[in-house]
Amino acid sequence: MPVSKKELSECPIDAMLSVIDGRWKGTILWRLSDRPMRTSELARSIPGITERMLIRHLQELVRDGILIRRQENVVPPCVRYSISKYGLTLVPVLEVICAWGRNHLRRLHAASPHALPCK
Amino acid sequence: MPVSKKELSECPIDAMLSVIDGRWKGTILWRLSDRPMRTSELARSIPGITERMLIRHLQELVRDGILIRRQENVVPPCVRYSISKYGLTLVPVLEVICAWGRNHLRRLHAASPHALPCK
DNA sequence: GTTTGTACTGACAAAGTTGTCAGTGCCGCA
DNA sequence: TGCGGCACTGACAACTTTGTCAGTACAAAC
Repeated sequence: MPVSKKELSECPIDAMLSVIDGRWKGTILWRLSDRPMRTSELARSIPGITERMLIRHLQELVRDGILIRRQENVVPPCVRYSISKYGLTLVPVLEVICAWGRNHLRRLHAASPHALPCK
Repeated sequence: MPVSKKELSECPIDAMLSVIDGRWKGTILWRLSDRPMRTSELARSIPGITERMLIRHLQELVRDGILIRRQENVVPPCVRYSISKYGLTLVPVLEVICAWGRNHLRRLHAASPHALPCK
């Protein structure tokens, strides 16, 4: 059932990575950083993801306190996910990671040194 | 054969994580940040790691330009690994990750809020 | 002359992660 | 009356990552 590989570890680096880690978590956070979204809306906005995986990742991010799940009790159900206050503290970390990664990609295909959009 | 899960991705975050990601990479980098070390020395200093896994991770880190492998042509072989200049650019990123992770761990077991050593 | 240590590889098993598929209850639309 | 959309679950297959085990060559120590 778990999406992120590492069980509880006392290493802060592992602790951080276990929150970020997961095939789609980066993309989900990036999409939600614009605005809150409904489940199906998110699914449609992330090409290639399946509903199953999306929901598993969302649940983990909620459990880790990064996302907030708000549900209106109507039929059909309407659930909206947004980044929590705590989740916002992740943003500067992701920016540092992203900056290094962008530079690393430039190193890799130094042939086409055009700027790449973050995600 | 690969140790890190993601194949080449254009996402800078994934690109960065693919370098860090791997059960023992954080620990290896942390150990080598003190000083260069020989393969077997590293193996002994990381409880629980197997030689096989250590070597696979080392090879990937070398391939990614993070580590440098220096070999003296003697018998028995003597190989020494050290962090490259490029690898040093990772350090500030790891520090940011570590800081967030430390805070996250405090959140988790808020019961015992003593400072945790990095790694 | 058997053992120990070095740095590594190959074949394979065991975990762990991701993906697929079917099914749930209810409403609105045609 | 049948279909699609919503948010989700369970069972399970496929793939990835990690771990286990044996084996390589050579020299020095015992």
